Order: sequence, then C-alpha cells, then structure tokens
Amino acid sequence: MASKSSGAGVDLPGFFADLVRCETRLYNALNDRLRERHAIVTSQFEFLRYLRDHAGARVADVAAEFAIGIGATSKGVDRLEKQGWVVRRPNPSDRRSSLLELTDGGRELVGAAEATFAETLAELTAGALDGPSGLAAVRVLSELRSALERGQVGLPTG
Amino acid sequence: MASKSSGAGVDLPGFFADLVRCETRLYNALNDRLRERHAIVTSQFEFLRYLRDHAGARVADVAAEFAIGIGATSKGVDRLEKQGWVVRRPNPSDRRSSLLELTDGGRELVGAAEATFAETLAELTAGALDGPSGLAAVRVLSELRSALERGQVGLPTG
DNA sequence: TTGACTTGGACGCCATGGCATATAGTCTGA
DNA sequence: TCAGACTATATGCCATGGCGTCCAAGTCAA
Repeated sequence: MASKSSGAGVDLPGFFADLVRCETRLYNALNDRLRERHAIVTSQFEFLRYLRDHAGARVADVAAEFAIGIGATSKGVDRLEKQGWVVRRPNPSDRRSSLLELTDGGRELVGAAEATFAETLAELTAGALDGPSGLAAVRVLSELRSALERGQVGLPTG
Repeated sequence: MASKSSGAGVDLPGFFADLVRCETRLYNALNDRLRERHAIVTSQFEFLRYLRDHAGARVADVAAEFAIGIGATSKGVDRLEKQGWVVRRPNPSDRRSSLLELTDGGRELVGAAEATFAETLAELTAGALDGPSGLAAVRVLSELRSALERGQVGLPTG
C-alpha cells in the first residue's frame, strides 16, 4: 500500500530522479567524448545543430528552444562566434536583433560531431531502448516534452 | 529512409533531446516552486532527501549518487551546513571523512518540501505518465539508469 | 511628430560546478 | 616502524548560467 490505492499510479518522484540521473550521466559521458574528439561540449553541439537546422534564428529563438535565459544564450553564441563557427548577420527587418548562421567551419564541425554523438549515444544506451517498451518510453517522453512546451513550463525569467 | 532499415530502431538523438528538455523544464519549474515556498532549490532538496534516507553517508557517497564531483558536493554540503540543516560528525572509524546527518530542522524542511515537490510534479506531468505506456516509460528509464550506474558511465573526474 | 510602452539582446554580479591541487589520515611492505 | 602509496575531503581558479539592468529600436496612438 504505497501512495496510490489502485495499481495505476506512477512514482513521480522516482521517475524524476531517474530522469535527472540519466540526463546527468549521459551528458557527462557525451561531454567527455565530444571534448576529446572535437573540442566542444554537448551544449555547444546542441546549439550548432539547432542553428544548422534553423538558419536565421535569433538569440531569443535559441533561448526558447533550450529553455535557458537570453543572457546565457547570448554569451554562448559569443563563444561560438569567437571560435568562428557562427556569425551574427544584421536582421534586415528588425535592427534590434541579429540573424544567426553557421559558417562553413561550423557546418563541417557539426557534421563530424553528429556522427560522434550518435555513435556514443548508441554505445551508452546499448539496447536499453529497444523493443516495444523502449519505443513506448521514447514516445511518452516526446509527448511530455510537447506538453511542457505547450504549457510554457519551466522557462527562466532572464 | 531514415537511419534504420527495419522499423525497430529508436531515434536516439531525438530521445536524448527530449530527455534533456524535459529535465530542464521540470527542474526549472520545481526550482521556482521550492524556492518560493521553502527557500531551497531542487538540488538542495535532493541532497536533503538523500541524507534523510541514508543517514551517516559521506561526501563521496553523495557525489556518487548524483554523479557530480566531490568538490562540488563538499561545497553543497557546506551550504546546507551553514543553514543549519546538516551536520558533519567525525567518523569514528576513519578520521579523514565525516558522517553527514540531518538536523531536526533539516528533517522538518525535507518533509515539508517533499509534499511541495510531489504535488508540483503531479501538476506538471498531469497525466502524461498514466496508463500502460507511462508505466512502461518509467520502467525503461529506471532500467537505463541502473545500466548507466552499473557501467559507471558519466562520472566526473573531480 | 512625439511620448509611453514593448521588445531584443548585451552586460555585470553572483552562485554553482568542474578540475587541479593541497593536506591529513590510512595502509602496506620492507 | 617508517617511507611511500593511496584515499577522503577541502579549497582555489575558472567557465558557465540565472537574473537584474540598461539601451537601442520598434510599435502605437493621438
């Protein structure tokens, strides 16, 4: 007789703990691999991949995608720009903002890093997501993400 | 045709992105709520809950549980100690280390925060994990976590 | 036009984590 | 029993993120 009387309940705190622990460990392991092979970390890889797939995005678009603050995003873009992987182009239709684009070097980097990323992730999860349960889990998480985004849950103020 | 030829494959990069996005948003939202009601953040709640459930743990035990560095853990415990929620008692069988314990105030705090935590999590996930798919997802994530822990994946060096 | 309000984003301060190093305590084998 | 290796943790430096603040630019209305 745990918290729920009929068997249908989920242990939400336990689920959250598992979620955070998986995220931490996968993130750490991916960081190690990406750093050693491409001299970037996972957050940078994710920025670069987003910018490749959404050319002309603004800083605010990147911030919204990753649910982090605008200031932090601006600083992250600064670092990518300093490395020559991203450029800020003036936005012709709104001079307050810039449009972000990958350079050729950035595009090359993200392509190479993407291979490392996928390969490492496959090693790390090693079949844990195969089979019908795995597919269901992936789908559930995707739906939870969509629900959180629809509800604007957990956006930082900055 | 996508990456896998037969339909059995999972989009691992997509799964990872969903995992990180869910974690970020839930973490942010829980931070907001815990901060306003109890003046702590989620990481502190998790430390306190772990110490309540593992009285006499050492700094290294906490670090291993959360897959973070020992230095960071030591500093986190410093902050909890400074607030009067945790004490370091000398370890009688090894004077290099301390045994960590909650104070009465710490125990009271973690109890109150636990109610807020569970309630907020229930609001935020609002049924997204109900039903057989939800249960399967929770189980899969728990197994992935176990596998990562068994493999010592993603432990920081520090 | 002009003045009030909004929006995009850069910047500074502070908190926190990683990582390298320092230090004290413990153990092991001549 | 003592030197050297190992272990637990503390501490300092640096990178990064949150959050508040500032300012340029845009919008709107009269």
